[in-house]
Amino acid sequence: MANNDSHSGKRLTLKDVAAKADVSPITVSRVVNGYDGVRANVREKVEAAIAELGYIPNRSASVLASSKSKLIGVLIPSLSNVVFNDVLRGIYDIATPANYQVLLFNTHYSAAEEERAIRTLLGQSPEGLIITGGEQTTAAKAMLQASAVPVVQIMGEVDNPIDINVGFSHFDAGAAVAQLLLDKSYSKIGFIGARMDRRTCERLAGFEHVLSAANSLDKTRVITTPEPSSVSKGALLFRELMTITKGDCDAVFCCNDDLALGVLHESKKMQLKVPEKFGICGFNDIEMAAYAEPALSTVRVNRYNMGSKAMEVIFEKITSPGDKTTPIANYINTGFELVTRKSTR
Amino acid sequence: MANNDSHSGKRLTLKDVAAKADVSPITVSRVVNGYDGVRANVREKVEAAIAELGYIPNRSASVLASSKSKLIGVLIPSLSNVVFNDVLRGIYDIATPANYQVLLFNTHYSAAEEERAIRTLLGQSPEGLIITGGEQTTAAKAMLQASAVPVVQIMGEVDNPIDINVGFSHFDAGAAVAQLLLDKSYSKIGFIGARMDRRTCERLAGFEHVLSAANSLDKTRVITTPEPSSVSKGALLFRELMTITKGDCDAVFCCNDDLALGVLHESKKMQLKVPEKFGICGFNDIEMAAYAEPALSTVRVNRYNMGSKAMEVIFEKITSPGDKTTPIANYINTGFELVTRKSTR
DNA sequence: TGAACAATTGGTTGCGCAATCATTTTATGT
DNA sequence: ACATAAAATGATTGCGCAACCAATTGTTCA
Repeated sequence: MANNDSHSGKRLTLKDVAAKADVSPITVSRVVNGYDGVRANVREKVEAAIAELGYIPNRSASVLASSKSKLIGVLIPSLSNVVFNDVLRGIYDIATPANYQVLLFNTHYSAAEEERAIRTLLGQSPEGLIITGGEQTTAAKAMLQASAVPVVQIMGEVDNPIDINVGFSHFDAGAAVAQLLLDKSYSKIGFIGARMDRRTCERLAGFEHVLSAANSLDKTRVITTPEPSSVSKGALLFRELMTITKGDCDAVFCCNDDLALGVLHESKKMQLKVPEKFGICGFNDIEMAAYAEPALSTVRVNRYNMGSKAMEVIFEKITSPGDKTTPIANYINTGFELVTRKSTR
Repeated sequence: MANNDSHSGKRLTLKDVAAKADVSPITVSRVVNGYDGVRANVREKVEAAIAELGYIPNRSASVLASSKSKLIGVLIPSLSNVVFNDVLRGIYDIATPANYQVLLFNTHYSAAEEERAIRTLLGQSPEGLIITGGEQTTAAKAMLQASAVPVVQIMGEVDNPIDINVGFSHFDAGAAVAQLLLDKSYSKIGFIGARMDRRTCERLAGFEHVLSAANSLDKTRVITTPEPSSVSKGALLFRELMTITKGDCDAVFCCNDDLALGVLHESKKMQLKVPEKFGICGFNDIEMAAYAEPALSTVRVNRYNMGSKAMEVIFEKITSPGDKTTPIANYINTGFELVTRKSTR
């Protein structure tokens, strides 16, 4: 058991273990780092000493000496948004077994905070970075470029990827929803959006593109707020939509399921028949969507995959840094899928 | 702007900046770390050099030299559980402005994984640790004790806190729910639980304690699974409950709102009148609870507070390490609150 | 104007580890 | 048994920074 507090409070080092095991410090280092070239009896002796002293290697010293950090930096814009839970799970599930650590930063949808986080992160010699979207500041992009660290931009399709892009086209997804609603013979289709980050705007753009082509676009039916989304915000915005359009609206695409659930709730209070008189489509396919009454049509997205894929790509880059024979694709499309349930005809 | 890639790819150091600004490295260090005792003109000169070169300090070297890491380790058992989002937000909201980093580990409800994470974490000289619950292995507890790092155990009430405990009594919360249900004249009250970690078990224990005292406890009405909880699992377990009890059950306490939402959904399919014939109470008060139909009675918990309070306590400990005059309370009760809505009489 | 002091700046050193190369030990084959 | 190769182990050094103390510069007041 650990009893490293006995000697004057000084931190235990390789040297202490080496003295105990009667080998050189570097041999201890080799045991700790799992090198093969250590004879079994020596390794056992060292391991015994480590266990007895309760030695814990100093990562800072290790990183400084080897410039290998086993660290992956992850920047996400929000901790409240459930969407990132799944992404994070995907990241951790790949990173942790490979003995990599994840350093997570919340950028609060701010490019300035993001730049600060990148600067901090780059001071720790990360071996890879996973960042959300492509709206980094010029300075941030320059730092990333200069650092030569593998960078994966996730969630959306990015115009000029810094390095690699894992995500899907929100424009296409928005367009697909618009087409679905048109196909189901809705014609006065509105949009409700909150937060309005880049990806949400792209969803809206794709949506408007299709409606416009079908001559069904009326921008007064587009209700958005920069504030974060929630179920209650969905209800609120829906009331606004109905007021502004005087009820002249027969379907709505909500930029996420929370909002849609709020709309659904509110439409029941208004005694609007869903889906007959009014169609609702959400986005993300959170579990509750399937359990709403009526069950919510929505767009399913591979959130977990986005995270795990991003990590895998980083590992590929790390392991074969200069391998030009099998170049890594710089865009990996994780796709999306329309899920039609009972909230649309 | 940054153009640090020009010189032979070698990492920029304090020395490079010092040369450029024509001062000593240590002065640059002082500027970087925001010490007061640097004359304005010198500071500006140095800052200009930093900006021009795009210098980013090496954190490993800094930590090694100063043994100050500005690092807080956080161990949570699950990334899927939404509960931890709010806790994390609370932690980050306090830590980030203070320039502290958060290193997050997912222990997957495993004490062994937790021990591994603690070992890894302690190798990085964290200035504080936030861990979930009190079920650490003996070795883990010993390491923590020996490390002398402030440790906050969050979420539940812990028997022998390693250091500080921030949370509330799940036993009391479970008891309060049981009492509520009894007060509403339900008498055949069941329990549905998933995952069954320590805190869930305590909720159940409190619940059983009250029912037993009221002579209303029937353990066949307690349905649990070690698997993770979800809405669909709630529906599933509810069907099981109804089968096993042959419908002889008029209320249920679900160990979280997801499960309760599933029960609610299923009870509608069974045409059970809620709350007249059947009462449902959840736990956590997630946003959807208020928007369910009927709105879900549940227990509100200060998740965000648990996180922010934990961080605050750590900062107190860091800033006044030996201050024995104003000792920090070793248990901070964040409380809970019964929220009665329409799913109970 | 010049002490006397305070405020600022600099030099040296070591934090704990792994890379590199040198040395010793062991295995292999004849 | 011996040479040779191969494997295991060790000694030295530097990673980039901040602590510590010394040297310098600036400031204040008589």
